[in-house]
Amino acid sequence: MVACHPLPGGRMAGDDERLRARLESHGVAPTAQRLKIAALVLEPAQHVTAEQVLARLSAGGERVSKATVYNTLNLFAARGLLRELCVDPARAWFDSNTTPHFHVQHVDTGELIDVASDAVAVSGPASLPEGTEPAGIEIVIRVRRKGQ
Amino acid sequence: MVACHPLPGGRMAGDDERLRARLESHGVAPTAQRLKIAALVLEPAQHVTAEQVLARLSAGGERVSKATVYNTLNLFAARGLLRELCVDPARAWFDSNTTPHFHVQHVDTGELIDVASDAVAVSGPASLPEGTEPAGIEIVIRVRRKGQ
DNA sequence: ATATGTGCAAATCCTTTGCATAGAA
DNA sequence: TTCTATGCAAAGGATTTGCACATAT
Repeated sequence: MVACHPLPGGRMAGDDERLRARLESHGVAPTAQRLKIAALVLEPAQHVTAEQVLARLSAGGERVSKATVYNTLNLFAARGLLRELCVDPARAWFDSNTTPHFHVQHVDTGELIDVASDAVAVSGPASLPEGTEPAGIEIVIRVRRKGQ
Repeated sequence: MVACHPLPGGRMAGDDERLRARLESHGVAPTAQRLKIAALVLEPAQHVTAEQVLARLSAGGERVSKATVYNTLNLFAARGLLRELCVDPARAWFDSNTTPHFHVQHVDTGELIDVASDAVAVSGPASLPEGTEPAGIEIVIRVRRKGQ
């Protein structure tokens, strides 16, 4: 059995082991910086930008360089720990919910909300282009405040 | 009746009037630069980036500044003459097909293909967030070359 | 005249890169 | 040692901005 000592930030001692295993299972070497970033973004599931990760790290007294934050988020996305979203022309968003689902976005605030994939029924196009196979689907439902 | 003198580039004399009317009907003052850009991007329906518009203009001997190209594309999008797409984190794409439809994107090449909206059946989420109304939906189906 | 649009260059913002150092196997 | 990751600053690329000049009403 595993002792669960409370740690600053509400994390438990066991979390560290779980995160380490999770990175390794995706072929990501669990360095100190990657674990700090993983602890911030992988749970609970959320939507983050590089800038937000950087800000939260320094708010928590952790010192991780900007380059490493970008490298890490891109690496996590390439290995399936994160999904990179294409919802904002100004910056990249990463989603730590990697299960199939879509998004609702407030056009006024940019805020993103998950939509369960079974809440949206999709029947794909009759045929994909010759010689191609599906690699993913992204659905963004944009909403605005009711009444202009 | 309208005389249709052939003009360089395969455009007809009547096109100019039609474009002018189209801009005005969307509340866009038809300046010389905006008409040149409209002639390039509004018909036939296509997907373009600011850089492409700039390149085609100078290839055609037209001199329009980069700032004006960006201003104009953004203005066209704001007034509904173009739809801005969110498919490429590196740059903005504009689609002059403003009727409801979705896209297939080759992840290898970035190439975009239109999909008729009736080729994809979508039944939205049971409920949108409180106090919001739909403002649009974007669907991107990503494909890759078959076999890796 | 007065509004608006245009052009140029500089500024800004996000992201990546080059390279020297630090760390792990 | 050897390979990989990190940090820093600089570079890169797309887009916007400030402001003077041109244009149209």
